[in-house]
Amino acid sequence: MRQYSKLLQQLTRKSIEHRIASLLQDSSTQQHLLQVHAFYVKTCPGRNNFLHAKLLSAVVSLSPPNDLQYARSIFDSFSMPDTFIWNTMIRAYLNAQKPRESVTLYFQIRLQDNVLVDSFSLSLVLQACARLMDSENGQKLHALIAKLGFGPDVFVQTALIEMYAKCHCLEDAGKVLDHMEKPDLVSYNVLLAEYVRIGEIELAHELFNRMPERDLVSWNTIIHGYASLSEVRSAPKPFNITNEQRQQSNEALRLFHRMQLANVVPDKITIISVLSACGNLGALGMGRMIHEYVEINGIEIDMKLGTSLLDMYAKCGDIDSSVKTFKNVNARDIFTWSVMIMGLANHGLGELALEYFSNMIAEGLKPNDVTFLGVLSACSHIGLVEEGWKYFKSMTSVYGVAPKIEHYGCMIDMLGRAGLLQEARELIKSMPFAPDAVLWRAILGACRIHKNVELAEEATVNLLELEPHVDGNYVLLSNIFSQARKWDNVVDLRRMMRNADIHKVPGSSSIEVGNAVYEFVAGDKSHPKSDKIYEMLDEILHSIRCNGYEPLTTSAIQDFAEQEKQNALAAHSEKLAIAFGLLATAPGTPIRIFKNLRICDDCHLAIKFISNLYHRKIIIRDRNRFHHFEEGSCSCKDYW
DNA sequence: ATAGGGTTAG
Repeated sequence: MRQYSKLLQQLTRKSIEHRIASLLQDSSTQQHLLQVHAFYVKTCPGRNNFLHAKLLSAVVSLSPPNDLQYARSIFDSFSMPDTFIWNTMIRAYLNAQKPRESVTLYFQIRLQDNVLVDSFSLSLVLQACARLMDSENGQKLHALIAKLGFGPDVFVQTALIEMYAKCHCLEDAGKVLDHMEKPDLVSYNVLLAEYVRIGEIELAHELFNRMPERDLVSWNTIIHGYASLSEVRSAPKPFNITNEQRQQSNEALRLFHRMQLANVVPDKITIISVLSACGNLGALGMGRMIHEYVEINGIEIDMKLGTSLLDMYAKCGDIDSSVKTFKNVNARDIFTWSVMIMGLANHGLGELALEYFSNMIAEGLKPNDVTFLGVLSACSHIGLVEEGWKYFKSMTSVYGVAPKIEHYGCMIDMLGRAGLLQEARELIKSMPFAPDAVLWRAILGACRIHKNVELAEEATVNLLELEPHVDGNYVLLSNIFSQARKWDNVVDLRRMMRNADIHKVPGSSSIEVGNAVYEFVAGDKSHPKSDKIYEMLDEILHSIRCNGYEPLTTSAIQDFAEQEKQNALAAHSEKLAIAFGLLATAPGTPIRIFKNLRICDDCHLAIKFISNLYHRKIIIRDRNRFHHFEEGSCSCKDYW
């Protein structure tokens, strides 16, 4: 009888434990979990490390990010945690972005008498050291690993590679990989990803080429490396992309091609990187093909893919498709909205951008600093000064977003272009940042439009002090002087440039026809059909003159005779690209041009006439924004 | 258990 009762007791306990285990498995909210925890404490007074560990895992996985207090209290209630339990807690801290705690906990294991670290503990603590860039502890661990005999463990070795790479000990990272007996593909991929992350794209490519094999992750990593405008070496600036960055985006597309030749099937992540390369290059044709690929292969357009698609369309000048994609995407977060707002702003659709902003707020999303860059540049592009001030002030007072110098940049541009130069100057004085070159350039640009010599002088001095080697600054100044017919100053500037060995980056315009991109610089004669293009250009210029176009020779920077100035203007790269576009595309097709510098006044005027006379939409992305020319007018309403 | 993805002033 007594035995029976004991058995019954045991059975009851087993069944309760079983019940708790399954309740833990099913817990999907913290609320629910708390109830199970209470039930567990009440019904299972005895110690059961297995069940207790399950509870800890459940609590960890349901903990809010960065808050591990509850998990920690459970961890602390173990009387004798085993290695697995220690590791669980170390991993929890790592995932909660608290690597410091992971390291502390690891060293506590080492103080325990009855617990040994295993390969899990070691790779976890190495990852923590990596995030902390703690190469000192990392190196000590490396020595200990050898001593404890974990040398051949692939996971530990891979963690060592990551640790060294993140600590910028690239040689050591490479050495670990080279000395591995049987290096895992993952070990290569880790090093590859780290090279990419720190902007060592050449090292990454070299490693990629000599890897014994490459999987989808390897391809995605290297393609991402080339597609993303490296944040390490220069700030991301899709609209005034450097030549080097353009070559890198082209390389991303080449690698994408190679990947398909290697029979590796691209996934969502590949597509996102490739779309970003398309956006950088303005390669609309390629971007559309990728979109088709997504549709044909039934790849789900999730939030991130949707965001990158609509970003691609906006950056390639097809704002209608961008908005369409935005409306079709199944979920939108602050990225999706910010990208859309920025896209609309860049296309001069400021009112719509502001409408989107208020819809976003109505949906309960919290704007961030990037969102406000979109909102403020929307205001500055269309000259909405009062609105701009309102949004700028609301950043701190309503949304708790601290304005950065970029936001002041938008404001100063907005005020300057609206002619409120004094107000712009006051804002520079009152802001909590030292003004950068961008701000002075914005002021200088405004001085050019509004002919304010006094402020121009101050801006010039400051600009040349901050950026004495940037060719564009001299060009801008030279434009201002020639507009004012101060030829002596123009000559001085040219001498300064010569002495400092500064060369003007030539303006270039590119156009996509068929599957190829054609690039023109001013006076370009390199195209095989160059004769035909110039013939077309002559015809165009003649026709628009008959319709009232007068060359705006103030756009010519040099002190030439009138006729020479006109000739120089006539062969501007955007005009050549348009002449080619009119020849090479069917009547009625929109012409899309990408220019590396800002469009000049004369070209802007000429293109208005061309769009009218030839009944073509002409869309130009310059280094600042889009211009949509149609039936004789431009979407910027000549405000740029 | 280790690896890869979307925004950024002028």
